[in-house]
Amino acid sequence: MATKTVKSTKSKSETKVCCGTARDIPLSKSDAAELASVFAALSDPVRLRLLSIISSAPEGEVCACDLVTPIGKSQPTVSHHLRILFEAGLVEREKRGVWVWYRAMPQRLDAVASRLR
Amino acid sequence: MATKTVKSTKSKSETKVCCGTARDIPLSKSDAAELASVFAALSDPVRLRLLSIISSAPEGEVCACDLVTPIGKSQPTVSHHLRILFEAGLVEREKRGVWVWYRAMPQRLDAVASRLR
DNA sequence: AAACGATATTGACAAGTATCTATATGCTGA
DNA sequence: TCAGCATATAGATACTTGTCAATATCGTTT
Repeated sequence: MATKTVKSTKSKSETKVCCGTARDIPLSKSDAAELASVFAALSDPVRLRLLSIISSAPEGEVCACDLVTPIGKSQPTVSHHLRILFEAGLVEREKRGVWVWYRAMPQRLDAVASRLR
Repeated sequence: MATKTVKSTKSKSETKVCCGTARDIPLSKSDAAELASVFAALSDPVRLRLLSIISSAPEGEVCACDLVTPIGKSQPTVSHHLRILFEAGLVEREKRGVWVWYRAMPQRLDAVASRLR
């Protein structure tokens, strides 16, 4: 272990021996990959702003057509970001006629937030 | 607004008029960029596993030399990931002699987690 | 049916990133 | 001072990603 104290040597400020046996990693590879993919979805400013609009909508939902202009990106770009948010489970969508309405999924955000500790 | 009801037209299942005036975005551009950069630091499985090791260390800190082997990546790669965690404010580091010790910064994680709502 | 409009998909390109090998830096002990 | 080790940096490369223009898809309306 990294914290085993040197016994046969005296050195300044209680130096420890380093580079010991491997401890196992709390977070599994697959859990890490899954978590990382959610954070990846959150790692773009445009997507965070989209999420903030959708989450704060008084009616609980926002039409995609109301997102393009304020975000200031092209329609395909906004569509692309919305898809990533959707596939990460951060928003849900419902097609009604020609329009697509987006709703936030707060329980998902809570789940991610709680895993940060 | 996206929710203004059509008056002069009758259509199935209470359709709403769409594509109205822009509402302003709750999350500013600079705030979004800042938040996104933290999530970017969290968006890699290797970094999440490093964080999990560091956060769960019984002594509160871990020597960098104890991270390379369990993670299973080259030493420069681990060093690179640790730097990114450090620059995101997610860990702090202290050089003691030849070794560098890493500690988690839970208040930073809490701050990020609380902004997810 | 045909035209129109909202959204999604495709293809292309520039920029960013994870990884490695090789090398540099810097501390420690002989 | 020199050798040895822990960590960091540099350079290269393959892969991913954000963006846009062009186009496709699919309701709606005339």
